[in-house]
Order: sequence, then C-alpha cells, then structure tokens
Amino acid sequence: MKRVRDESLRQELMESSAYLDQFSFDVGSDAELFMVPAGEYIIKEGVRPEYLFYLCRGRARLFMTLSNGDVALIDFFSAPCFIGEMELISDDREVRAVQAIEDSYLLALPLRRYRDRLLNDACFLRSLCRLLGVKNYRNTVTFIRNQTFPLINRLAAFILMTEDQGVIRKEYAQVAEYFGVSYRHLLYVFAELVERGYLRKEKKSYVILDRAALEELSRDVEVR
Amino acid sequence: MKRVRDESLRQELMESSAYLDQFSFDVGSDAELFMVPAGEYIIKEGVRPEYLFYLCRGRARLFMTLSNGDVALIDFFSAPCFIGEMELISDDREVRAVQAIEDSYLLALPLRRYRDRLLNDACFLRSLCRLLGVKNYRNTVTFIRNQTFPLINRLAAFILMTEDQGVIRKEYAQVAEYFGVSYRHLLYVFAELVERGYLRKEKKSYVILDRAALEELSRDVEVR
DNA sequence: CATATTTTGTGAGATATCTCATATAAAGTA
DNA sequence: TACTTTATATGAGATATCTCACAAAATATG
Repeated sequence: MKRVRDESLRQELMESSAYLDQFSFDVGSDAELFMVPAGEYIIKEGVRPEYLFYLCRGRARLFMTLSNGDVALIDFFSAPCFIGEMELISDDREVRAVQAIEDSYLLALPLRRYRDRLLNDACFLRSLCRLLGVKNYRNTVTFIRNQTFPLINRLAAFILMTEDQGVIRKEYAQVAEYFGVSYRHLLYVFAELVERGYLRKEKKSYVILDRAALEELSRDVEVR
Repeated sequence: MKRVRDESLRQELMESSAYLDQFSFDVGSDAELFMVPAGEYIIKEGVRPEYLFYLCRGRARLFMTLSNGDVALIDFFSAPCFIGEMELISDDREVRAVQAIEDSYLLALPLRRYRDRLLNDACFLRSLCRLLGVKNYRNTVTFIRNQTFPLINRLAAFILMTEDQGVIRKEYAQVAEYFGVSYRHLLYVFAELVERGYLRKEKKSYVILDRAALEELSRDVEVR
C-alpha cells in the first residue's frame, strides 16, 4: 500500500466516485490517496485499520478464516464502496482480511481524527446504510442463486455478461472460486456446454456458438 | 395484523427490546403496537409499508419471488430487529414479503410523520448500520456454511443447539427449508445419524444417544 | 537454455443432494 | 364419523458436485 501524492489524480478520483457526497462536512483536504497493487492486502486479518477506506477504483475481496483453517472467500467489492466501515461501526467485531484483486485506488480518512464526526454525521450514516443494504441485498441474491441453480445456468449468465466479442478467456481457477465450486467441476460444465454445441473451445478460450441457447439457460437465474 | 391496545404490554415490550434506545428523540408516545399471528404477512410483496416496524417479540421470514415463479426464502428475522428499514432507506427498492413464523409483536412508527426525522437521526442511523452489518455478517456466515459443509455437519450443530433434554422434535419441513435442502434429503441425513448410532428414532422425535459424536461433527461448522 | 513453479486439463470414483412417485399417519373440518 | 388436508416416511433413479491423483502446457527463474 503506497501513498500516492498526485493531487490531480486525487481530485479526479474524489470526483468520479462521488466521494465528497458521502459526508456532510468537507473531507477533501484530509483524505489521503493510496494505491494497493493486485494481490496485496488492504486490511490484514486481525489488524484494526486506522483509516476508513473508500475504494474509488479497482476491485477487492474479503476473506475469512474458518476454524478448520480453511480460508473462505466471502465477498467481492467493486468501486465505489467503503472498506473498513464495519470496524468503524462496531468495534467489537473480528477484523477480516481484504485483498485487492486489481490495482486499486483508495481514499482514506484517518479514524483517529474523524471517528466521532463520522458516527454523528447523518449524511454519512445514511449513505452507509444504503450501501450496506445494497450489499446485503446483492449478497443475498447471490446466495439464493448459488443455492437454487446449478452451475450450468449461472455459468451461462456469467459468460453472457463477461464475453468479449463472443470470446471468453479467463483465469478459470478464479472463476471457480467466484462460483464457489471446484475447478474440476467448472471444467466439467464448460465441457458440457461444448458437448451441447453452445461453445467451441479454442486453446484456452471458449467461443460462443449458440447465444440463444445460453440465454435460455441463463433466463432462470434472473431474480428480478 | 391487529392493533393491540394494551398499554402495559406496549411499555413492557418497548423496554425489553430496548426500542427507545434506537432513536435520539422520544418515539414512546407514537409507536403503535401490533400483533401478527403466525403465518400472516407483516409486509406484502410489492406493497410499500406505511410503518417502520420493529420486531420486539417473535420471528419472521423474508421471501422473494424469482422470475421463474418460485418463491425463495431469503432471510430469517428474530427479535429484536427492524423490518421495513430498507424501504425507508432506499425508496426505489422492490418490496419483499415478510411473514411471521410465530405470533409476533411489532412496534410500528408511522413513516408519514417520522420519515424525515429518522433519516436525519444519527442515533437511529447508527444503530441501523450496526444491525445491517450484523445481519449481513450473519447471512454471510450462513451462506459460507451452506456452501462449505454438507448437511450432516450443519444438522449436528443444529441438533445440539435446539435439543430439549436430549430430544429433537420439530416440523421437519421447516427444518429442511431452513437449511435450504429438500425434505427428502433431510430425512436421509437423519436416517444416517440413526444408522451411525448417534440418534434413536422415537415416533416423530429423535433422541440423542451419542452427544460426543454430534459435537465432533459440528465442530467444523463453527466459523469463529 | 534448463529447471522449477504455476496453471490448465483429464479420469475415476465417491458423496451430496434432487425429483418424483407413492404410502401412511395425524390433524383439522364438514 | 367420514372426508380432506397436512405432515411424515420411504424407495428408486438421476444429477450436481467433490476429492484425489496425475499429466500436459505455460510461465517464471536461475
């Protein structure tokens, strides 16, 4: 995590992510800009952060260590969103690890000086409620989907959402993780789609052959 | 949903559920008490509620209709918690159905008169943030559990948590729903526990024979 | 360039879970 | 009481998904 001292970039990011709108007082002068390269941790497990972060560009994910030692991926964040807000709101909570997936830019407000003001700012609290609500809703929808539909439907939807000119090329290990299934199973399902003639495999990519069929498969997954 | 005009009960419930602590102004005189019998809806799908509810006694569940017409159970609420708070915070959201599972008591604040005040009350917003955070966290943990552990482990934990003098007697259809598995599968897993000698079946109940074995099974499920 | 490491791909066999059909028992109701 | 509905129970057969072991390809590193 590196402090970025590029004032014009800082201004630009504050603007494009509507950062200042999240507060009723002006945090423009005290928000520091940080860059976290892909793979690095924004918050380390168990280490209470000193800042309230706002992810203004990039993506991150949240982990949790289970009692059996396994590490579970529990949420994805994409900009814009707060990070470390739960630690601000309830200070008794275990601190979970948050890791950048892409190179990410974060606006950071020092808690030491701002904590009290934040906890009394209706504007900030309101937008936090809204964001938490949205996050919760999105998670719930994802949970339901995972529980309700087999991978083949979810994968079809994913393919249509992330294809680039009819081509899918991804880190499949990450895709498997994203869906919460084993890598092996993901490949089985890709193979099934190829088998059915909906996709063609080409080196490490898959090419869409029958978009209508994929749409049919993904139709169910929509939750409105 | 019936208005309950029992002033002493209303006072008692306000007290036992710390209702008044959720606001910085006094809502004591305007909060109405309602009773919703088990099975009845507190909020109907698509019908924007006129109150901010606070479940002070009882349990409820939240549904969502999928695009294919299926109805998915997406969350359980137990007292104390707000109901209808998302509709207050972001008024663009689809309204989901909330149904009482047990006879439930709700304190209700008319939104028409209180909306603005609530949205500007840091005390209320703070506790809402906290509750949303907790709810989200709990959901996430449940989700991870469902995804990570087979039913036999989760069921063992459930049995130990809900047994009464070593006896389990439940509406199994609801238990299946709670775990997000089919009724059939739930019975298979109960049968497996009997087969292994951890439980004994007695009419419609199961009796714990080997608590240590159940503890062993449920050990993994803890997420810290 | 050669070797080590990571990512990708495949097979085999097991387990978890589902759907559907059907039967019985229990509980509510005319 | 007879009838209807709801909860409980079980079998059969299918599907979704996992684990593990291993092979091949790609990428990084000395």
